[in-house]
Amino acid sequence: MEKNIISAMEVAKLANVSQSTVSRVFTPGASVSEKTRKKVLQVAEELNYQPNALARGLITKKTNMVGLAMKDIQNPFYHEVLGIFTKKLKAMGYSVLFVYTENEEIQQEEINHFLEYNVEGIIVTDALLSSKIVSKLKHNRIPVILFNRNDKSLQCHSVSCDNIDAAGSIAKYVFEKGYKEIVFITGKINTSTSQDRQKGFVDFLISKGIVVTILESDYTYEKSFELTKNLIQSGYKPDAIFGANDITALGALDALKDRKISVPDETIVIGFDNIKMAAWPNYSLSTWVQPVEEMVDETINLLTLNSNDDEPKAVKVKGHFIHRKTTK
Amino acid sequence: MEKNIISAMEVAKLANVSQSTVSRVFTPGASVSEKTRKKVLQVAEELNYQPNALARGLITKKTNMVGLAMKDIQNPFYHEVLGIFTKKLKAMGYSVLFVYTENEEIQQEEINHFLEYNVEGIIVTDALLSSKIVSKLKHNRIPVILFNRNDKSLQCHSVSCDNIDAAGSIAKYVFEKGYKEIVFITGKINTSTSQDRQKGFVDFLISKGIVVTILESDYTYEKSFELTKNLIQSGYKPDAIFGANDITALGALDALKDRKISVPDETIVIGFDNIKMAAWPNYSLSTWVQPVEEMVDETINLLTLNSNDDEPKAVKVKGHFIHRKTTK
DNA sequence: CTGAAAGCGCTTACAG
DNA sequence: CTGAAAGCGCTTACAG
Repeated sequence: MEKNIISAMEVAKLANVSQSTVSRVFTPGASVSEKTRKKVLQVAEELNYQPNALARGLITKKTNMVGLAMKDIQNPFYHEVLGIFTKKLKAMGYSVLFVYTENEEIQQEEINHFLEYNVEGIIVTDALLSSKIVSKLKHNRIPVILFNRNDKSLQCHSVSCDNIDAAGSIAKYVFEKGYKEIVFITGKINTSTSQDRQKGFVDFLISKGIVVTILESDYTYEKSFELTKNLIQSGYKPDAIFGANDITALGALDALKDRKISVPDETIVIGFDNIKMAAWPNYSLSTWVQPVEEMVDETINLLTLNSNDDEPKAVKVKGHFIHRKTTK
Repeated sequence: MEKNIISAMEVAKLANVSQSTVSRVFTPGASVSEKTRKKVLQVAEELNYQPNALARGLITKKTNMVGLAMKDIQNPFYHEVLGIFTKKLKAMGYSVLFVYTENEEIQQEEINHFLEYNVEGIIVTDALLSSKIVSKLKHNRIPVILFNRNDKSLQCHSVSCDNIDAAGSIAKYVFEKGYKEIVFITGKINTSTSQDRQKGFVDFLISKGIVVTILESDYTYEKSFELTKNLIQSGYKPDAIFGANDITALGALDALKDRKISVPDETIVIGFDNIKMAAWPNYSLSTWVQPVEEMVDETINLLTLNSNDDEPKAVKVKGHFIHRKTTK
């Protein structure tokens, strides 16, 4: 099934102009007389002509493509992120080359993929990068931004919530309410998000003389449900549970319900992300709102910065706590 | 910030071969001596060389890109779909050009986008296409597959669950259990999924003399929650509720809980899709399993079919009912 | 097995 | 404002 791509040349012939002129009509800012433009546009319309982005990219070295790599497709937070990225990038004229990676570390293979297509930048959410890959990209001068991750050992920009600070605020809230038996449920332990949220939370409480019980989970609902259930069954009765993200907190919340522990009367629960489900009446989860739009804006900003500055920037945004029915 | 793309020519010079030979080394199946291949590969490695997919695509007219357009990014079902598509397409050597569309109808603009990049096929999930666009694509000989949609008026392939049949099975189940007060909550009324599920469900029950109460919703949790709550408050007491998808059913389920109606004892609830959350202990929703993997396989199959056959194929898959705790 | 050459569909100085 | 020409980085007959 061969394609019948129609080229600028064919338009040119029918419009009685040169191919260069056709090209100019489709190049914003190029000088063409109104009369010529009209004629060309009309023929182009008739022929269903469309500039070939590949050829254009080849010559201009601007492909208008951005690579987006994601891993944890289960977390609704990232769906929202994906939606916003796609929307905003499109508005700026970029196409999104999407890669979903199952591996813990973004593979060489996937990056090569991006490189082959000459993407103008790469956004990596929720996946790890090896420093080898980062330096390869640096060498090719294509910017990489870590989204919702923050790895100081890597020489690349990152955008994330100030997780330490946010978790500190939550700890403060919990402390001031007078809770003593406090649990933190981790996410995947090798993620900066989980580590930072744990650190901010625990450090504050330790400074107040409170020891936090840590449940080592993995950002899945199932694991958090299990851990919380086991904890309760072991006889421990928490006053407050802070989950490293909303899915985690939801797992804990359901385990509490399962064990007939009343929320927020007996135990309060707090999450992180403010995914859509957190607002569902059945959950009504109190959580920390990550300002997704702002994070996306910062990321795109960094992507198009085009600075020769070698200093990686770590942009931190704040966000805020939202009180719903799982806290008092 | 200029890129320093290194070309086959540079590799050729350093390896003391022609550029054609370098190209052959990177073309599977081309004949190159083992010795030459090794030398070229070594130099390529040193230089970090990578074939330029744009140039290759330009000459071969094979871009290895597939366009994927989605709309309802809120429904977890589609996240799963996205993940599986990306994974399988990558395994076949395809890249995914992703577009998220907010509009009810996939816009001309988005399709043009795909066309400019010479994608080899377009997959549209959960969005509408105008017949004008379809014929334009047909003219350009690029295949379009509707995923989880089914529009007979459109001249393009589609892959979906046999929704009428599935909903009929569910109706049969509900009927045989002896329920009389039966509710169907629609999805977006202009979608084939909602229409077909309603038809299959209602038609069966009507044939048994049972009139189904229809709640017109829109595939959102919130709306379904609201409608169900209102229904209960109006004094109506359903025996069984079938939601056009899981999110819908979950909204109903939570409304029932909110109204202190015991599930499944007083009212049973059934969904459609089998999203991950349906299996969460707190919900444990009985639902119809869409065989996503199979649907994706069929779609990719259709995409790569390359037939000149003008007859649009409407592939239907079956799926099956899964009994959890919202049914008896 | 290998090289020289044509050509994919574009952009963009360079002239006029 | 417009055209002829060079060139982006590849693939692929065509010779040898």
